[in-house]
Amino acid sequence: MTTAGTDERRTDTRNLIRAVALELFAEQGYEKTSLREIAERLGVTKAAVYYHYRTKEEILSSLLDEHLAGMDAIVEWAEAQPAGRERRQGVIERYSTLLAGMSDDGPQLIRFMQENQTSIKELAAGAEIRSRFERLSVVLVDPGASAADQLRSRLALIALHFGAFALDMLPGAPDERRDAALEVALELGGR
Amino acid sequence: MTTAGTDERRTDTRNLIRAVALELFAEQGYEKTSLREIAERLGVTKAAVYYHYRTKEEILSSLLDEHLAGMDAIVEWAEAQPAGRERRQGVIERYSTLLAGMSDDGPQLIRFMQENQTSIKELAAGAEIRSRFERLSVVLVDPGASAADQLRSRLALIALHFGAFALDMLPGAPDERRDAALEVALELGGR
DNA sequence: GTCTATACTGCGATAGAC
DNA sequence: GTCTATCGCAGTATAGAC
Repeated sequence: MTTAGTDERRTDTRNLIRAVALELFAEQGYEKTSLREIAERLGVTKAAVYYHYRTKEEILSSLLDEHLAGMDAIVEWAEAQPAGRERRQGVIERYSTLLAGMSDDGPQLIRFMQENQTSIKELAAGAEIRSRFERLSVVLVDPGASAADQLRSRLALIALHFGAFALDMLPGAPDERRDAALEVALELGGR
Repeated sequence: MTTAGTDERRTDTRNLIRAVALELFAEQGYEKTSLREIAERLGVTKAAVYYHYRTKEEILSSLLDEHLAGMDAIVEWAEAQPAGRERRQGVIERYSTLLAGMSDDGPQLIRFMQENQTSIKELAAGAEIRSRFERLSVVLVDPGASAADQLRSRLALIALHFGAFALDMLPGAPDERRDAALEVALELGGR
């Protein structure tokens, strides 16, 4: 649960910062994007940004937090199921649905996570996200699975990510790509 | 072929810089790694590093160049073959062999490329690498292939990368992982 | 509560001494 | 071949205007 919601503020600078930051982070990466660049796009100073978010990392955390909650729900469901094919299929289908239901900037966020793993890795919020992926991966691998099967499971999640953000690389409308990605992911991890 | 080789220099600082830089780039990312950090590990100053490489980007370029030549050979071979299953299999097998035959730091370089795509994207050497991947992907997709098949082809290359660098994530000895990755890649792109 | 002005440290990079 | 000195810009931080 975030501090936003029914929160009534006099300006929407806080949300504008999030939107601009996500766009720039996805385009040019986290480290390469400066607070001055974000501030200039909004016509304010660096310090104004610093008022709403105490650090640059906190901006990114607030973006990642949205996705965290969705992943938590899937991990919790999965860990209450018995291991096996049905659980693997359920995880893949639920994760596909989560990606499909994200906000308009969802694809940008997923692309950012996929392409900036090293930047994210050392951040607190990044560690949270990574632990969810780790648990999703564990739940997608039955005990004693081969190296090939473990690889297939991890690729299944990556396939879903590609379907969510690879607008230019793959043909078809967004939901066609999503269906294709789900098909490939199930074939990798749902057998 | 690089400018090194028979090049006899009074110190091996140049090669030491490459080794330390790759290690730090792979661990903490390109942007987060400072020239001062590299210099301090070697007991010299920042400016001494600047004597050997005119920019930070040039250090990274010199690392990526090794892999570029290997990819060029595969792309050239592929573009001289008729499209079809055999060509796809040949590309996957050759790329697997290329990854297996890289130097000791090969895994670090592949991991770096896989996890720092955004950092690399805007660099000159990064654009070169990306164009090779683009051509490899084209050659792995027969005309009129579905979105699912295009996705499978891209995942095949990613599978090989995982097998090359995912030391902690997957079980088994290095060549077992490589064989498992090749198996999955062929099943994705070689049907 | 929202923002500007200002300053501090460390970054990549350059010029020039030795 | 390596150094010192310096530059402009980065993220961070505080004081205070409104």
